[in-house]
Amino acid sequence: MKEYIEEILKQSIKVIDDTHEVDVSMLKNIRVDRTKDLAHGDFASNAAMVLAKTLHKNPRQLAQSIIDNLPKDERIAKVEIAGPGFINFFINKDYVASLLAEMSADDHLGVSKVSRPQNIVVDYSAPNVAKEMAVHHIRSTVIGDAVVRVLEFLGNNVIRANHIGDWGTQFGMLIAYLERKESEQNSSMDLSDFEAFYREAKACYDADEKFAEKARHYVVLLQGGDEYCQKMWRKLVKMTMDQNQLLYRRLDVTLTDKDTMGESLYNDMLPQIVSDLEQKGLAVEDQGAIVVFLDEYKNKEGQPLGNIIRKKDGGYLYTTTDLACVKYRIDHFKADRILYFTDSRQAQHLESTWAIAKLAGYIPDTVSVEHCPFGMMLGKDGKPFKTRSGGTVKLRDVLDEAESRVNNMLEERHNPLQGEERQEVIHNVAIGAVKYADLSKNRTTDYVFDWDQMLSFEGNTAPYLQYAYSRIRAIFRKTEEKPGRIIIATLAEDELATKLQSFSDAVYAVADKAMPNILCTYLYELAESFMRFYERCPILKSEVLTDQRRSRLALCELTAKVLKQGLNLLGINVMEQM
RNA sequence: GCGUCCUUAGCUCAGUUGGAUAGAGCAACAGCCUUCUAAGCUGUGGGUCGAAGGUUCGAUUCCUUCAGGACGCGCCA
Repeated sequence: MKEYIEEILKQSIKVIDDTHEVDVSMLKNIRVDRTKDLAHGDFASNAAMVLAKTLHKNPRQLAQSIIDNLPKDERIAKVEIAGPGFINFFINKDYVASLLAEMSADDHLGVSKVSRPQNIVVDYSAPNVAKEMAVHHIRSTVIGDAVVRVLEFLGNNVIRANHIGDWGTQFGMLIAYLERKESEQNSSMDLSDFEAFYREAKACYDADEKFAEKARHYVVLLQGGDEYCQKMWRKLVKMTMDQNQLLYRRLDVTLTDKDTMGESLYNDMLPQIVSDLEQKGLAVEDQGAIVVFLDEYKNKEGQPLGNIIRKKDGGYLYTTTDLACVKYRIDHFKADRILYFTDSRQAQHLESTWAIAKLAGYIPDTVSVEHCPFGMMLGKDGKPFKTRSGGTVKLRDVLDEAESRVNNMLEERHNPLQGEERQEVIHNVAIGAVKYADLSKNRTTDYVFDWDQMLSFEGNTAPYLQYAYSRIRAIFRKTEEKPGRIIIATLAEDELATKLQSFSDAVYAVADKAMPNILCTYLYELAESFMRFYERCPILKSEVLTDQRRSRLALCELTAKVLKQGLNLLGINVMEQM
């Protein structure tokens, strides 16, 4: 419908513009958008205001001439001029109802698949080996996973890339410490506490010179492919990822073992990258190191920024790894688009790395590489978020707390659900609330972590959306009647119907901008419209006519479908009862 | 010093190719459960959109300057 209105507007403008003063660039500025307020109709265009100056006419008069030249169409009930010169289109309600019927019959709910599916690599989560996932990991993990689901829903081929921190000099120390722990007789070592493991390993390294020497030796052996060190290293990786996998499952995150592509994966490519860049004249030797200088970035002295790709001792750095990584993703996965969900501090590093990759020809112009940044998590005091003892807050602890709060709430309300059903509600509400608290934000700046806010169950939260769904399901449990033809009779029905129509727009916006908060806002507004409709329009009441009852059931049914699908795209479950 | 991102209600945040009266949630206050689930609904109060200029018919949005904050800037990642 939007495209159709754009088309007839252009036709009309062509007729009015007899002196051909309107050029293509002006037509580009003309927009047709869904209105935010029903009083302004369903669609609005700024056409008259854009053209007024060029055509030397008053915008409202111009709007009138444009309207006079529009073709008659029974799908459009009314066209009005409003405010400074907006042209508002009111769509025939019967036509809207027929569109909703089509949407309801479609198992994709009117969201068409992309015409040309892309290979899209999504880099997200990225925990570190031998460290437990902390609450701040939720950002990358949950937002990345929602975008993955949306991109797949639209028919793209998505490659999940969990770029775990599984390489670096710290592994010498960790292997040496693991060896020590394993050799101790009472093998009751609790390696699930990685924080303690890492801390103790570091303590040994700092205090014990023999230990430190061994650790440094193990680094060299590991990088040289020594079998024993490789085995110990793999053990560390597996222990960590086994534990992370439990968390992913608990969080309903779609990452699996096969998506793990850590930093170590690119090791073998690094010498090749360096020599290639040298050959292409991009990298030069500087004080023993191999460096790529970029003119567009400056360092502290105002000189071109040097990106070291090989240290003077022959070691490689994360720029080298990320160069290999982006090249691999394009060569091996034939990526058309690559999304990186990492924190905003990496912005400049990634930008300069990709600048080098473009110069080297690793990233063709046809491939879009995008950084989707977010800020750090702060405490209420505005300082980096830590526990009272100075450690990080474990993600696991946040989820435990969330479930315990939901459980308390169920008890307070004397919720009758028992057994498995009750556990399911506790899980879905708790996980939903935690995920939604993060998904609904759009912040590149730092943001504040607050237990009460993250674990809120009222207002703009996942439980509110889940509750709207459960309310609808309750209605269908109480009637045998089937949904019928939609009749939009009241304002509340009109608002709900209008909101239902723009589901597809919201899904596409998330895919384009990699911002799931757009879908959160949409679903919240949909649920809000539904709640109003629910309060104002009785459905199963005896005084309601059959046609009206069946129409309202149809609106309920479609709302439930959209809520369920929309929440599913966010990685949040719905329940029949809660 | 250079660069990036940011500053919207008491608090936490939406507002993204410039559009109509700047919106939510929480908190505060006043109502609504013998009626489809009150995790809900209705209403009230709360704003110089960091400041000042500029561009525009129109600026929270774009440009400039300034103030404040966070982050980054050669051998960690």
